[in-house]
Amino acid sequence: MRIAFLGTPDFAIPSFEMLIKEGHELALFTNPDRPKGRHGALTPPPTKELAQKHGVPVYQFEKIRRPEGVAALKAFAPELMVTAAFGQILSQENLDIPPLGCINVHASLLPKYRGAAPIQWAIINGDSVTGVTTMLTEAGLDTGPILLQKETLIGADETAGELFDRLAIQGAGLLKETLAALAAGTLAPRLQNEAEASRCTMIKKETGRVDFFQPAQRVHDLVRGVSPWPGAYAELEGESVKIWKTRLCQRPERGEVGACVIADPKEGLFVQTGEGLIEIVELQFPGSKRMEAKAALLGHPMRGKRFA
RNA sequence: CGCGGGGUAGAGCAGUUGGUAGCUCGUCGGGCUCAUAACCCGGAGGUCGGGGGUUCAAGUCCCUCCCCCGCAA
Repeated sequence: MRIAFLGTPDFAIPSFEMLIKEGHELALFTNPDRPKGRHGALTPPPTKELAQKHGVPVYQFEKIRRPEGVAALKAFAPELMVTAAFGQILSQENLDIPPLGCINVHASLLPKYRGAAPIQWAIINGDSVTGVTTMLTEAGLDTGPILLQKETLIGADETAGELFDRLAIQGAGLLKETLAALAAGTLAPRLQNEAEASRCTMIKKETGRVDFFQPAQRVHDLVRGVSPWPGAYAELEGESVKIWKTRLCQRPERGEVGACVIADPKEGLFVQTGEGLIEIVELQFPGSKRMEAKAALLGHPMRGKRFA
């Protein structure tokens, strides 16, 4: 089939790769290269690199809604459009181009978690189940009729990065099933239940700020949910310390909220939260690398210090 | 050349105005103990990121290159 694939980041890779393997006639529409990293080197989106590797034509637009984007899309004349974490909102004019419409792969069980960062928010909110959904794209934000869904359990210590990888692969699998059903004419789109709908906002740097007044479980969920990006952090004596990995524990000791109640290279680092202690397993001081808390304690005495 | 922090023993850090390179943990050996991740004694392990320079003498000062990281984008 002649398919226009619209996707930008890593999440889109397995789906895109699947379409390539299936031998579809593809074109990639994605964001422009962006400055990245410390030196601001212009970096192509992951999907672009994959496209080039397989000789798939690439079109990059800041806004595909604009006339140039619409024109390029029309010129390619796709039968079907597929989006996965595209990061741009499509106009009705865009959506009207392919006769078969547009299918989106979304990393949540819609209508829950419409929007930009469903994976992170599912973990931050402490959910134990999430999944992937394929849907018909409408002009609204993730509001279109649902085609297929697949659930998955969220591990108690799973990070957003880990879940991201799993859902990206499941998304590709679900997309494949969806296309098969489309070909067989067995798709049965069903409208989303607006009463159950929820929207999530984008994750900002500040989302990663740890509030130790929350219960240990909430702190743990936040740390998992923002790992590896943007990463959780807290202030320790004026420095911003990143908190990469935590573990729930049943220690009876108590101290002031945020205080390093136990800080021993052999036992580990335990901080008082609003409810129970939490063990910080991996952290990172500014200018330094990410490391085991037990290792960090060898050169950074933390007993009695307090996170804010 | 956006701002800044850093590369010292296997790991995490310290190293004062240049003057024989230290600490904690680990590791190896020995001891104590019913026993131990505890305690005591002892040992091994470092061309101080690379190159150049100043100096009687450079981890420390100057120049240069490489690599890592935080912030900002």
